[in-house]
Amino acid sequence: MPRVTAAAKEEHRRRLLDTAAEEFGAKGYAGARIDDISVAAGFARSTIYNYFDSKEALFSAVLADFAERSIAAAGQIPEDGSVRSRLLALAQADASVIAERETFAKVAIREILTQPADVARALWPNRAVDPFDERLRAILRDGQESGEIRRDRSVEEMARLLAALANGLLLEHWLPDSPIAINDIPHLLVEHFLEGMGIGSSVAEDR
Amino acid sequence: MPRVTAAAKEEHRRRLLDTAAEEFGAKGYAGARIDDISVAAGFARSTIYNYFDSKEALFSAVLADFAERSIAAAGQIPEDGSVRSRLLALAQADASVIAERETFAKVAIREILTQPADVARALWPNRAVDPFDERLRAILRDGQESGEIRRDRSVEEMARLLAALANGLLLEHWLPDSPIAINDIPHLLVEHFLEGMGIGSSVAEDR
Amino acid sequence: MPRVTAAAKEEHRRRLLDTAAEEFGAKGYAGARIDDISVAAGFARSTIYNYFDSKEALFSAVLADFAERSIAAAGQIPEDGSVRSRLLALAQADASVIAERETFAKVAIREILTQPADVARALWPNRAVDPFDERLRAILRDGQESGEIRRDRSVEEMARLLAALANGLLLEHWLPDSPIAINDIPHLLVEHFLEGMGIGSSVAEDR
Amino acid sequence: MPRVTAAAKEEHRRRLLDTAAEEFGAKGYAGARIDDISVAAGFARSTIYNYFDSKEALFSAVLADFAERSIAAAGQIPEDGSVRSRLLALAQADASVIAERETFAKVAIREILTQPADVARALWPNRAVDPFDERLRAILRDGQESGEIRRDRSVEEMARLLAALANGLLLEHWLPDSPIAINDIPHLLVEHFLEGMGIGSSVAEDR
DNA sequence: AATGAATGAGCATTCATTCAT
DNA sequence: AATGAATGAATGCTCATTCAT
Repeated sequence: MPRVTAAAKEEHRRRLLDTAAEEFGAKGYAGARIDDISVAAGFARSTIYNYFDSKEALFSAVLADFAERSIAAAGQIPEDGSVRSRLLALAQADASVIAERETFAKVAIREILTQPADVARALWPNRAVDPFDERLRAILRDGQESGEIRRDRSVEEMARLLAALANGLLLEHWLPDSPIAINDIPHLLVEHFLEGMGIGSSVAEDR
Repeated sequence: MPRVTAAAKEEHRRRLLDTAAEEFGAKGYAGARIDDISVAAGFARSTIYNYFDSKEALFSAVLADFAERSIAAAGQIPEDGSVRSRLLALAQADASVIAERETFAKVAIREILTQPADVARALWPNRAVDPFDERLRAILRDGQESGEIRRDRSVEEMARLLAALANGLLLEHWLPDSPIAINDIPHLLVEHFLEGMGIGSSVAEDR
Repeated sequence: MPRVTAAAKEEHRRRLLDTAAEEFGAKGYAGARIDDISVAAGFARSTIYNYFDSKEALFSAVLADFAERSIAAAGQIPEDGSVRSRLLALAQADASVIAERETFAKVAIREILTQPADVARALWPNRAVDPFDERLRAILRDGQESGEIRRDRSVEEMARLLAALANGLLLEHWLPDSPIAINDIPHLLVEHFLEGMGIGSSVAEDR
Repeated sequence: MPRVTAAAKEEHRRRLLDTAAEEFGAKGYAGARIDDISVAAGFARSTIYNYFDSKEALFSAVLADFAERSIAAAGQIPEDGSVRSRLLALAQADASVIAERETFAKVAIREILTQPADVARALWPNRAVDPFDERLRAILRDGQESGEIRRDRSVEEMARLLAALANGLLLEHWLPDSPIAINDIPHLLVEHFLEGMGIGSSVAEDR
């Protein structure tokens, strides 16, 4: 009994988590109703409280689930090749995870923006220990050693810039009538990150 | 009666608008209470309804006010100088407008992300006619002519990339404990936009 | 100046009264908005308060105006002829007054039903002094003398019965999809009032 | 759990319905506060929403409950005897149902008068299928066969006349200081319906 | 573990009325 | 007399959460 029950419970949790991701994605944090999530997952109104303490805890759990997928995806990219190709692989892995849960991802960004700093800190993965970020920094470090990446910037700074550009492109993609498809993002991101829009000589001059 | 009252009414509207920007910024759209805004502006609970039809209309009005400031700021930057300096001026103008209403800006982005496409379209300034964007495209066009900017991308595409990077940096800045100050953004933005993080030769090789 | 102004004021009052009758008729007492009435009559929101103290006072005034028309109409019917013809004339006079202000009449009945007894008493014309009722009782009295009307009932009782039947027919007419037109009412009313639906013999038997 | 809870829920619904009938009766539809009803029935403010979707739905439910009582009462009158006695029984059954919920009945009539035709149609029992009306028509039909009732009118027309008179008497009874008691109505109604106030010969003459 | 009835805190909006001009 | 800005009282409804079964 214990094993069966545990498995069933795990399956129930999954179902609730998936349904919650959909509902939060469709209606936003405030708009989603916890009753609806529970019912849509095939349970009674209040059953969800046997799995999650509160609406906020549920949201955090969906967020954590999302982060796990992201980390898992990052873990599978190859560790060799050019910086460009490795960055592209990383970006594509991330994009594919987001594409899978796109509406929720939008809501997640939105909610993190809203929360006061302390809550946000709890929700947002800590950069220092984030495996995804870790992987990115490794690539950049290797690039500096191999000469593919500028050495006049710290790895941390560049990682933040790349993350910023990635999030910015995502935002652009989400604006109404955007011409940017989610699958365009990895390429746009890597290319722009590496090259910029200026022309070599002008850089030298201006500095 | 007419002149005095009209001026007073305008001043009252301003007061309500400013207070609303603060409240929305502090508590988000859903969290802000329209009663509180009215009272905080020095009126009775319901007086605000003499100026704005609904909470949503009030939010739109604050948004429009914000957009106006942004446009006004963009209108004052010089029209000559290097692409780099002109972009920097534009970015600084925008940053200073945002800095003035920073908490509201955060909420504004958040809300636009939330709205369904049709509502968002109504709220978000139309790119094609946005004076700010117009100005940006003019700079890029001049840059292409003078050879400061790559010619293998359309002006529209580059404008979108720059906007994406700007929004992404803003997002980074808003993450808890971010080391990026709002005043760092213009410089980071322009530099990265023009130069990228790669090294010239690697570009040539990879292509 | 005094005469002109007084005439103008009187005209304004009329305009407000007529507009109020329409608005009350269309939306009911609670549903009608005093602002709308004032504006629809061509004035500013609050101007109506220069003519009527409150919404309730306005309603009473419209009611009084209505009663006046009714009384005036009753005053013009001939005082001779058969009971049947005189009753018919009275009923037709009343029906035509009601037809003129039909929606308001409906609302008036409705509101009188709602009010607590003391308010209703103030609104509803006092039977004992109501010229309309007075006229009706005169006809019935004449009928008793001439033998056209039963003598085993008091005039008051019969007047009440006729009024009840009249109001009941009006109600029927106002029910959705009623086949009874307002112009049918006088004839139906008089005929039924005089004759009943039973057959002579059965009356005798049963008593 | 199920059986006990279901019974309890039914009892709670009843309590809310009864309380609502009182409150609506005392204060009218607009005047009654849904919170008060819930609290007066012994629940928290919002509990009533577990039973009825909205104020309007609650009102309709009370109305339906009222109609059910009326139908049930009509179902119990005897099917033989003179027309007079059967009509009297029917009228008394109806009067006793109304007497039980008199204040609500008043409000119900009032509200039906107020509603636009489509809403009223939904609220008001359809004549064609109304068991009460059905019963009335059966009595009249029998009366025409037995010669107790005039044959020169259609059953439908007479049924409407009787209903009109009944409603009119009710209205009279509800006017302030009316001498008509609710228990007088059945007798007045039947007698007047059958006989009219005219005298046989005058009818003959006039025709 | 699942249920669902009960709860209560929370909130935008309406509108008659007042009053200074 | 006319105006219109300001007012404040009043209320239906939502939804996360609890708890007894």
